[in-house]
Amino acid sequence: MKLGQATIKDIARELNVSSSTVSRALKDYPGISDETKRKVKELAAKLNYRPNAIALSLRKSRSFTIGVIIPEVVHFFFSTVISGIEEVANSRGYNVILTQTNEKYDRERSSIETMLSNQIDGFLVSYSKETQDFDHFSNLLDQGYPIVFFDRVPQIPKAINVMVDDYRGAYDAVSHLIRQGYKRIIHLAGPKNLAISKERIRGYRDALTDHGIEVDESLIVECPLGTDTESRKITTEILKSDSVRPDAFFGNNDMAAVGAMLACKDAGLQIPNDVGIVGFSNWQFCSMIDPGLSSVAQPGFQMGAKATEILLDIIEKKLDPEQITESVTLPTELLIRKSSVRIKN
Amino acid sequence: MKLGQATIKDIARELNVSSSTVSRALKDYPGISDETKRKVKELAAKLNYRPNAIALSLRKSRSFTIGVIIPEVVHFFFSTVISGIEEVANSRGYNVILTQTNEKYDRERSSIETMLSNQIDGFLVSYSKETQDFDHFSNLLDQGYPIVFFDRVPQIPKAINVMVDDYRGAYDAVSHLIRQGYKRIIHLAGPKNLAISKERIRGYRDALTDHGIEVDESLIVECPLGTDTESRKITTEILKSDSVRPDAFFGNNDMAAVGAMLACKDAGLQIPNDVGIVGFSNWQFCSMIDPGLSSVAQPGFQMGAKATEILLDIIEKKLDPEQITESVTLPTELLIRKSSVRIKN
DNA sequence: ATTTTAGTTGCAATCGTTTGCGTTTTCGTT
DNA sequence: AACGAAAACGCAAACGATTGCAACTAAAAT
Repeated sequence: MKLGQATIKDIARELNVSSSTVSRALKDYPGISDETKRKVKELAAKLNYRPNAIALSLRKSRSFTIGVIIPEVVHFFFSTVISGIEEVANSRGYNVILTQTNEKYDRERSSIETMLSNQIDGFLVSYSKETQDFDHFSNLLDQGYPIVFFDRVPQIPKAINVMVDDYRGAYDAVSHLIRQGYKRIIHLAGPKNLAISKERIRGYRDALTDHGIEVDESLIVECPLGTDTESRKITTEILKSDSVRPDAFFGNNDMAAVGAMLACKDAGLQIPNDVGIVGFSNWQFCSMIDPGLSSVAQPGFQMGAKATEILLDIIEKKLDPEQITESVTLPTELLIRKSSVRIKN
Repeated sequence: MKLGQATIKDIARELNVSSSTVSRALKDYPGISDETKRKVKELAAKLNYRPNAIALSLRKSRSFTIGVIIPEVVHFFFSTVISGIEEVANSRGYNVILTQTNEKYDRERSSIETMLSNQIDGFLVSYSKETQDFDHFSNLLDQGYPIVFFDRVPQIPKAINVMVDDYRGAYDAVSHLIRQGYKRIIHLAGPKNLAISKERIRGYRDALTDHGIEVDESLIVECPLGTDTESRKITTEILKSDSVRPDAFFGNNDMAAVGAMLACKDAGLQIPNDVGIVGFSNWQFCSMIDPGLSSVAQPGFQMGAKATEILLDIIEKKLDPEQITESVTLPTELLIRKSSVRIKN
């Protein structure tokens, strides 16, 4: 079995020195003769010595591990964020322990508990759709635990937030649609308790008014699930109703946009000539579907990387959390594909 | 700061009892008076006591943490596997520490090192494309560390492998194409050092011969990257060449299949009437594109869940690794969509 | 009154590593 | 030969929890 992992004591015994000496020799501390250092290192290599990180954590009350709490892993955007987190954490010598909440408030809380038990050095959090109050996070902050929120960020004191410019992204997308001549633009919106949904709605509104179009509240339709199936159904309903037909859809996410696209095709409408569509997130499939789906790209990898950098800087006291007063906002980029560009004739 | 996390000692001091008593009281050990238990538990609750998992790990030489080594997180299939791993690990009280290798052999090795340092209880591994020799895994197995491989599995002694029935999946897909009347079927194959690629090629071959079609080696085209861009380019080349035009594509993965689809559309070919296409993995976008992409569904979630169950059973000695002699193979399912069903007229 | 016995609790070692401080050894100097 | 200083190393406590064993108390049995 996996017994026999050599420890400092083993080396010490074999060499007839104390553990202290071995420890210091391995770390090249002053006050140890070169001869001893050589012998210790040699034996360590021979025995394939590996420091016990657990013992170290206990001693130092630091685990060199950060905890990531995320709604779901199976989600293109979040997976890119994780990738960014992983890269930075790894390169700076930290481990990443991951839990997904599946959008459940209870799991969010219990994840925090187990992570605390595991003496996590800090948290990286994107909260669940179910979460309505943020006391569990506020408590952590009050106790001095470093937390950096990303994407889905709470409005609570002392929180450090990394997000993308949802407002600008939405604003750009809708402005683009207007410039293409679309006038009756539906917004397939996200759950209204998420700040990101609100920001995108705000961007939608402002783009319309800034271009002299009055906002028709009935054109803002909530798609709480954000799946293609849901929005396909909703869109089909809309197209069937006897009100004036919309001529464009701006989705809170790409899935919603695709659902709308499919519903429009079902209804025999031509995209982009009859209906223009823009999504949000720029999932991989945007470039794979026909017509290509215009979308607002969110820099997921950078977001994960940035959030992790800030977190680790705080943990390592290179950064004082008090000094960070405003959120970090990463730019979005509107990628224009065929779904929203009217073909001239 | 985050000082002041209460320990057993704190409770002991406050109550004028020993740490042993507190420890036992909290765990409802016999030999502690009800009175003491009550007082201890009360104070523990009041102080918001949380056992220090690190200290426990050190004592027990067990961390209740499993390490997951995966090529990349940003990959639909792998993310579903992670999700399955997370679910099972979580429900059984284990943490998951995650690293991605980005398909690099070196990172695979260093990941193993840090995980060993962190005293993880077992490994869940899908190895990288770069990995050619498996000594680093064999060594671990020899030392008695529990490892369960999934999806990309090595052919080494004592390895426990969980995989999907790649052979059957490919066989079914190609048989389906043949039954639809497609005759000249190209296989956009994966890297040949991966067993999964080989199995899919074998399925492709057998399906052809079983249906009386001779295998034309030139129709097996390797797409090492497995991206849509790559296969689009390769497919375009094929269609341009002056050999007989193929009438179907079977992709080693969905990206490759989509690339072929786009190339065919570029070339003005009708899908499915001129060309049939089937992919592998059943990524989310398969149902979102037009025409819907037929694909072989791999049960990623189940794979992650199953692999984790086996690993934890071994860790908890409910299962003897010696007894597992053959790989666990999960069934695939061919999902037929429009891309491979010829429209009758 | 003495011994049992059951019921409670404490001592101390342990897991592997680090580190302040004290001790020993070595060597140069006078 | 004797002293001092520098160099090299060891002791022991600490991190937080667990646990075999011993110890203590009080009530019951003899």
